Amino acid sequence: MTKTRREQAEWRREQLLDAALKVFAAKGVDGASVKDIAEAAGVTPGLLYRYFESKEALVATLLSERGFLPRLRELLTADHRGRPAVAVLTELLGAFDALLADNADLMAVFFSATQARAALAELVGEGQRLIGDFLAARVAEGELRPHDTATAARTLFAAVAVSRRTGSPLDVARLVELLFPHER
Amino acid sequence: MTKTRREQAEWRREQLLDAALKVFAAKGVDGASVKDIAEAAGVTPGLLYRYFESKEALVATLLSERGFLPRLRELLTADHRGRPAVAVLTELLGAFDALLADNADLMAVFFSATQARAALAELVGEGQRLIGDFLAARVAEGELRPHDTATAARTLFAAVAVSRRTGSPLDVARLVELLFPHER
Amino acid sequence: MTKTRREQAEWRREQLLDAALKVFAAKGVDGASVKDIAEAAGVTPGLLYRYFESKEALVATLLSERGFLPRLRELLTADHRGRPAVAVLTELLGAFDALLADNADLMAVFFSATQARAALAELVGEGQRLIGDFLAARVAEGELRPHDTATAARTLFAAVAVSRRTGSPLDVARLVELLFPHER
Amino acid sequence: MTKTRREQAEWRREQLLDAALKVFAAKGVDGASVKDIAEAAGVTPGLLYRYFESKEALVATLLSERGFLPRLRELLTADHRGRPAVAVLTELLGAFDALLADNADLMAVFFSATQARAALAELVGEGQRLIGDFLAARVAEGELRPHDTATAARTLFAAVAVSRRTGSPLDVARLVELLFPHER
DNA sequence: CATGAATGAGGGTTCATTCAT
DNA sequence: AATGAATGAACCCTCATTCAT
Repeated sequence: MTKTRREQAEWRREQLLDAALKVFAAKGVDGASVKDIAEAAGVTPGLLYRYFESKEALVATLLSERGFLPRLRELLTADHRGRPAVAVLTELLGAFDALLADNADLMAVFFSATQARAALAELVGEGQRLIGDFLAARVAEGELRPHDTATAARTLFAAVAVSRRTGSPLDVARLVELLFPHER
Repeated sequence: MTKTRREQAEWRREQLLDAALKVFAAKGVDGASVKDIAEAAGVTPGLLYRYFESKEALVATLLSERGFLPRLRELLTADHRGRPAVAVLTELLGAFDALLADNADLMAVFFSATQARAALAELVGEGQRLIGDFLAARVAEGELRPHDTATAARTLFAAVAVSRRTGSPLDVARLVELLFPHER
Repeated sequence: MTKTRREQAEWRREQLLDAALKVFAAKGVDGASVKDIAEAAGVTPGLLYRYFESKEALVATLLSERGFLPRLRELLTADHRGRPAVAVLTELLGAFDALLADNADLMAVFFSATQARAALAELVGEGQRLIGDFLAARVAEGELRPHDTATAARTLFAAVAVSRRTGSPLDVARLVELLFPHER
Repeated sequence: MTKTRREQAEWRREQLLDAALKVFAAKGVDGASVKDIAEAAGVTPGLLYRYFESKEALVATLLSERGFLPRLRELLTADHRGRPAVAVLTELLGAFDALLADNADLMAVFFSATQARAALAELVGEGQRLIGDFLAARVAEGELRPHDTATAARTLFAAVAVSRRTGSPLDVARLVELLFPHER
């Protein structure tokens, strides 16, 4: 049941990324030392440099490999036709909320890493665009009342994101009801 | 036109806080060194310690003295009776947006300073509560349609805050129109 | 009853020396900061430099002005003829002991200041020589038994000095009795 | 002939202690900087912290590991029966003198380190007690004339210690002859 | 006479990183 | 694959000292 050399290396790499994510989230990228991360992984700082070129590179890898933009995209571009928009929207925002919850540590790193600002902006922009597209399509089909879909998308996105950041839970159904009252 | 010693000291203190705010916002609290701040202020690092006990104390002073919660409260508790709710709301969110713009650096420090989490939560909570109170009052007077005022407040607040954070400008009038369409 | 300018200056100088002596004795010369001394004197560090050129100079002044070698010399060269040697010796060592007690702080500075080594050696050498001269004179007069007066002087001096340094009190009469038993 | 890692570490540790001992003795504990010590060891300051937690800890280690109290005890408690007390005493004080000479640097550190006062007092007290016990035993056996053995012990100890401290060499045989003249 | 704003050097210490083992 | 000895740069902070006020 021993691992092959290749597997062991892959496993260690992931373990280091896990440790880094946890430590970065807790102390901030600048506040966390390589030694902190190594200790969290039960390993020597030197070993880290066999897997990543630098602390900087470790952060970059974390943001690119562990980014949840792919999953967000997948979520928002699934085929929802045939089901009522309001129901879909509620479900969708709920899933988004859950996604953020699952990636709370990563979000913290996003906010902590100076160089992550661009990635964060990209994430937010893409998210808003995808939600906006969904709303526009439903308006075009006459299922939702005509409205400023771009602003609506931004508002919905923001509401979910901020509630995650500040800790107080958000009732997604109420949010949808607020913007689209009594809509079929 | 020379300054008295008292004035000079006061001025220097503010100058150091200004420099710290700028540098902290740009590099993060942990990423910015005392030397960075001193250089931004055109001063020796040692001088900083005549005005603040430590780097930590500098951050704390920044957050407590430069906090904009007082101005936010002032903004939201002003007497708006006699004017249409939608107009007031638009103006109010616009002012809030401007306030955040004016304090963009401070917001960044809030997000960077780990120990500021509590202050941040307080800020957000208070802001949402004040907006919620305003909405509820107007509903009671029959001027706004009955709705979930708490969720609405959170949504409005979030929309403004996130737009500030991500850089893309927000048309506040459109936001209000979205939630309260065609309301007189 | 106000002091003249001259008197005030003299008074302040002495006060600063007092404070320095106390602080140096407590923290060691290197361990004590100019700020420490100024605070002990209820004064600003800057003021210290109106009275002394540097911290270094302050130490030097302390060692030279407050040195007790003059008093020691006076003590040992007084005219003791006509009184029994053993009585004189006892009284003399007792006075020396008291002198060290009075100057405990200064002794501490001696041991703390690297540059004071020479002064300390001088002090010890002179003290031993003076006691030795006294013993030799009394041996010459047949009042004390012939013995190695130089070694005796060193031994007596050492016994008194070490007892001061280690805190346990010394019965001088017993010490004299030990070296010159039953001598008339 | 290369060292194993274990050996190298042990060797480096001792080397750092050696360097520290020398530098502390020369400049005093407060007067010596970590950089001074590192330079004396031909090493970077940072390395010091792999072997000792702090400068303070380095001093403590020096005092506890390099203390010569054990050797002193061994010296004074050896079995000297069957040999004339005066000869033994002479030899013993000579060995004590040599011990202090070997540990001159450590003595200097003792006097420089404020926190070493307790250790110093212990050292002195123990030394005097051991010598006193030896004298008392010999008096009881009738080999030495009855005398105040406690004071004698203190005097002998002090004479040796002070001569070490002030640099002038002491003829131990003369010292013994002084206190116990012509004794068989 | 006395203050306190300001500096430059240096304090002890941590850190990201390298490399022989 | 993993360690840990070693470095050099940077960290936060204190210090002795100066000088305008």
